[in-house]
Amino acid sequence: VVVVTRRSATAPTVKDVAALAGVSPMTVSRVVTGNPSVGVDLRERVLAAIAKLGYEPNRNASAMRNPEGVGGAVGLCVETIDNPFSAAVARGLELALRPSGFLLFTASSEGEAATERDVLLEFYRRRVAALVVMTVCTDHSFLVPTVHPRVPIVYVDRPALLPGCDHVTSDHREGARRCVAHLIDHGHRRIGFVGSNVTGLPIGERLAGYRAALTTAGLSCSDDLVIALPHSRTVAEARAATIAMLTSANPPTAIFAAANTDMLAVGQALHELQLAERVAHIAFDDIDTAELLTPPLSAYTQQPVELGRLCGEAIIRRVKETTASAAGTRVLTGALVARGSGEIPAPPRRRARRGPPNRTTAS
Amino acid sequence: VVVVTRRSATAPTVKDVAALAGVSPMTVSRVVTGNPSVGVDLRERVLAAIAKLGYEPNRNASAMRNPEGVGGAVGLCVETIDNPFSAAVARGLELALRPSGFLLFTASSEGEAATERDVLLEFYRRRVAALVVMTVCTDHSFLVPTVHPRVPIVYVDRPALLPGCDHVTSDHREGARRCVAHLIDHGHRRIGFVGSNVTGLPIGERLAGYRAALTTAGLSCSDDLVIALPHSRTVAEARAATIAMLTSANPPTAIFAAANTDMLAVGQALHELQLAERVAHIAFDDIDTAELLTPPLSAYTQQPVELGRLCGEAIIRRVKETTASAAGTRVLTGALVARGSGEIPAPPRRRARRGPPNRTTAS
DNA sequence: TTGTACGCGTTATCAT
DNA sequence: ATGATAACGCGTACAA
Repeated sequence: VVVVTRRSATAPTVKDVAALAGVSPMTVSRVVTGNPSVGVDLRERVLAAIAKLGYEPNRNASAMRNPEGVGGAVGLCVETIDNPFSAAVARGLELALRPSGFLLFTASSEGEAATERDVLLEFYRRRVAALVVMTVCTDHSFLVPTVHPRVPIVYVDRPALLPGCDHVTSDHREGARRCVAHLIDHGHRRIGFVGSNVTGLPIGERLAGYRAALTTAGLSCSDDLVIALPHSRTVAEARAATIAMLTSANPPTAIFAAANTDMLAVGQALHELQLAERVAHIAFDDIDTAELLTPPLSAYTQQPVELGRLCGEAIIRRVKETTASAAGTRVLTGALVARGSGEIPAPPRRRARRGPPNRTTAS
Repeated sequence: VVVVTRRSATAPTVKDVAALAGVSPMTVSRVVTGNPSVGVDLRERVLAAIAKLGYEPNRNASAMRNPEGVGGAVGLCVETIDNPFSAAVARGLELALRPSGFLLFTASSEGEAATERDVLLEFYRRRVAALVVMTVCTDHSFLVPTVHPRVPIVYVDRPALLPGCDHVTSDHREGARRCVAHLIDHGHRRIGFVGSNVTGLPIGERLAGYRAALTTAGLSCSDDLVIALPHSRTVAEARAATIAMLTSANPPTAIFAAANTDMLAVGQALHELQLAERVAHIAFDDIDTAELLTPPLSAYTQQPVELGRLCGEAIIRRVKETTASAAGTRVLTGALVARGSGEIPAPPRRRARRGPPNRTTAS
């Protein structure tokens, strides 16, 4: 059975309701917004007309006349919404925003600065009440003075590119440092890095933390142990690079993955080479099957939902405040959860200096 | 250094630009919309004023005056946006919608029908061009006639609750049947089900598929092998129930997990009981670490991004069409990917009829 | 080519 | 307690 439903061109308006109820549009508006100064009889007639027509107020129109009222929205721009970390941030944001009636626009920048630019401007054109961005840019001056400071911007898990903006982030550098120090504590001296090459961003801070840990331990940072790919890297690319590193002449005995997708790549590479139980590995950011892996994955866990929630709270504060207050920075400290993969000891030092490296040394 | 930035109360409007450029608002509008009939000199003055003021058009106002023009948005309601499946659908939707300039509202129903209702109505109040919903309701009559048929609704991965609506879904029942038949093919006769108890929804169809497979094979469906939890189940709840089932007097030798979160629960339960290599298990919907698990996870893989993309395409079609066409249903067939966990053979049949079951029989 | 008048749906303001 | 008027920011329709 083929069902064809015709869509009526226009949604009913206050005017339609008013006509049907035999009152003025103003009275309808009062009923809808819950203004008490409406007689019982009229109110009932209006409500009946609303029900009969299936009237729902047009929030866009309301917001136009009364910008501070209902109908607000917030725009969220992340790299890709289907990254578990980003999705969790979106969820936290939604949870914080819902009680206040804000709706959430979400969009992905695909790791492209130009796309992020388009998205943020488009959000602004929709006159969102605030923006939340996990930026892939290093410079947001194109938002000044159009978007900033007209609309509050909250930077999440990345640097705050503009002054006076709220900032909610993980402790990238310190977390990375702790991960790598953890590997060093387990005897490793050749530790690989798999992550992003972006500098100036906290994601880049993870590389800095990696280097800091090595330096502190008196170890050198050889470039051949650092896989720093573009922001738009795919898992397949990172995996290929990791495999190359692991099969090189002088491979690392441990790997630090700077993000959840990088850990996926490292996990696949190790699995493919059957090295998962030999090469220590630890990830920045947890994954939900961490405990089920062999060995169970050690990770520096973030609190992405909480990050999102804090962004939402910052927005509520900004929107409510009458006089601008100082921008706040919240840094959420993660926790190093040792489950096994990060505690694989380094293989005994090779005595012989010559001869090809071989991987059959370990137990 | 504390930076306090004042937000200017009002964004500039065409009027402001017009005043600065010394032209009429209409000329500004023409320049902004790219209307060619504007003199070069005026155009330049206008563009200069736009740049100086940081003007961006207000899409809400545009849309009000010109509903068919730019400024459209689509609302997506899923259970929780941080479910990988839902997030992937959102991504596909976004990819399909972006070229047409639609923005995407996302919201989570939390598995609550009442919340879904609120969300959909709020979307409608924002006058979205279309709705996409992974519904948890069994009845959408509350949308009639207010929302339906005024706004196109696309049902995704769930039943189409309203006539005349587009429908994009996986083959829940057949996929589930194939998973369970696969387990039966490997000798299993006691197969557990972990999933949702909702009836009337395709998610419920997965339970139906499970039953169909058993019936076809001449096996009985004992209730003690079916864990059917409410839609709002947590992973912890499902895990606890699975552990109870696995430690019962007569446990299953194989388990079918009806959704990705259920697989997480089953995986944790099996891992905790050290049964992951003994009890066969297979999931509806893949997870990204499937290959890294021990044993690698067999799954009936969906194409969530593609589902979202098809929803987007359906919307574009609806919005463009002048005369309503018949509603379409697209069913995406999944693929059973055998990686190991689903091919664990059933333990040899016990000869003795008495005595407690023991799990040390298997190799 | 440029400007004027009006309306989109709603509500603040003032009047009755 | 109720209604009339105007305005939010923009664009269509028409006039100049």
